[in-house]
Amino acid sequence: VYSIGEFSRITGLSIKTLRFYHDKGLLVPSYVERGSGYRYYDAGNSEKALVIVQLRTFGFSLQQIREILDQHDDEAGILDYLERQHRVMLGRVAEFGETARRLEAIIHKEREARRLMQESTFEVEEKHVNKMQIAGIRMTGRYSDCGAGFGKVCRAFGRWTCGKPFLLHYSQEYRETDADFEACVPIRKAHKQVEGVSVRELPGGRCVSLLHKGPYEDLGRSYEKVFAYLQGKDLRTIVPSREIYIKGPGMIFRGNPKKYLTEIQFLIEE
Amino acid sequence: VYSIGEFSRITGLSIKTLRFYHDKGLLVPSYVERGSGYRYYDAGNSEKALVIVQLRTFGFSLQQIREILDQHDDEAGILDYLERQHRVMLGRVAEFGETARRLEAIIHKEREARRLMQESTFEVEEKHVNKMQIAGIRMTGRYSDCGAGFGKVCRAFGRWTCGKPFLLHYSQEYRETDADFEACVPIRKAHKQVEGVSVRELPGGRCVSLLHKGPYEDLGRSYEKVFAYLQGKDLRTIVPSREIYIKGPGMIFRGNPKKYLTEIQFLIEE
DNA sequence: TTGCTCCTCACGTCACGTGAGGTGGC
DNA sequence: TTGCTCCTCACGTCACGTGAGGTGGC
Repeated sequence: VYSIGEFSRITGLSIKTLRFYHDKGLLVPSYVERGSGYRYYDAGNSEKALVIVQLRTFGFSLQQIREILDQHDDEAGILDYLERQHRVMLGRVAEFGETARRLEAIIHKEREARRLMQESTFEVEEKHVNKMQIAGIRMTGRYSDCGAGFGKVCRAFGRWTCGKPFLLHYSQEYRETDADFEACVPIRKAHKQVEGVSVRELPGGRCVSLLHKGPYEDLGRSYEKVFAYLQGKDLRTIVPSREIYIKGPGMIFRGNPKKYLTEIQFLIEE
Repeated sequence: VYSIGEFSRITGLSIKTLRFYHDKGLLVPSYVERGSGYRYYDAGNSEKALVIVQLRTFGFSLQQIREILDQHDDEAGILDYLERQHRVMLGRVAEFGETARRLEAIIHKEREARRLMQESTFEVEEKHVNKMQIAGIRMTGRYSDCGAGFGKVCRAFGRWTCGKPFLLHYSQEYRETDADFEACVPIRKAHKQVEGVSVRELPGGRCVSLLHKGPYEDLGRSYEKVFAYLQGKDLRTIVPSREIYIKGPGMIFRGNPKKYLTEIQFLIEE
């Protein structure tokens, strides 16, 4: 027989836990001394304790462990318990995995925004953009309605997106209520077709780009800079132009519009 | 402004939860009526509530959420919180995934034991066994010492095992204290070499097999049946013979020795 | 006296949920 | 009176951990 301290070292269960299990009737010491109340455990207790420890590692609650111990003494009898617990574990893996992926997406986005912030000169520059697979929804209306379009695309292709959402501008001039634009998001592969969503390859090429920092209302001034540059170099552009939302209202916070980052891209006719 | 009931429907938080958050100072209604104590919420509350709901989905504690809300208002500021939480989530995924795998292994083993139990006639029969990759530890001593060997193999190849543990008997006769045997386990692939462990392919072939049900002490009687069969058919066997532990003491319970299942296999010279 | 092992009992943790008992206006 | 929405307050959940105050034998 062992004192509670010895038994604690044997089983790896704390003294508090052993007293708690005694209280709950889960693991009753083979002998309790009258007067002192000292608990003494024997070999039978220690076998039961090992089973309890094992069952705990499988995530069973003490209530379930009690049921199992009361009714069964081999693995065959608790197959249904094990199967249920297996499903519980798979559910948790899926849940936390999904949470991890969502966190990763936000972290990745923030890091890239930070990198771009530091690297950018915030001047008009020329660069090359690659072609990419996209999913987009063409709309006519106010620019502020584009949120609905992005919502739709993301609901349909949320799992396959692989970059920042952007807008394609088909109107040559500014239109208040009937602008012609397309809410797009880059996707990994053209897995499927969805009603009302255009899935296709967007061509790459040489482009003029400007990183705009600040609220969307101030975009006009950045467009002015780009147009001045284009005219100065006598470059002809390809419709539609692109507006890439590198950093805007976040998944969590609305954020500070002064810190929003938007890239304006005009592809150039060669 | 909204009453608590309306605000509950807006935010998806229960009335109890809203009262709790008020108590904790996490989400204080914009106005509380004197006398009645009625809580009234406004648009600012609802924005904050949405942030809280989002942060909850990432698994942050209310304490962390309070910290975040007190100190930051955009995603960039909480990058370290997000990264820490990301690691927490990956840790949980790994933990629960591991638990799921351990459960699956037990479930699989039990199912197969059950299947074998139902299918078997418990008579000596001839069949074909396939070759397989194994890891084994050769030992000399008492059969009851084989547990140490299995422990060692499993510690080394635990992740790569793909079947039930078995013993190879090299002694032609029964030896009490100096039996010559090898504790083996089938493995998926010969990934690595470990000191003292033999990793190799075990040949297949025609064999005589008997499923033994009951404690290991009674194995002798089943061996007797097999030897009788072999003599009756005048078959010559190949050393070592095999003893496969289909069902023995489990991962959780010691189980009932009367339900143990052990398969005896003698490969035959053709 | 100090140190050690044991004891009981009350309270804390975490994020709420349950339920009793009451109010105020339709 | 009934029904509805709101309120407070106490207690429960889950699996223990913390800590105070005390005992008994070396």
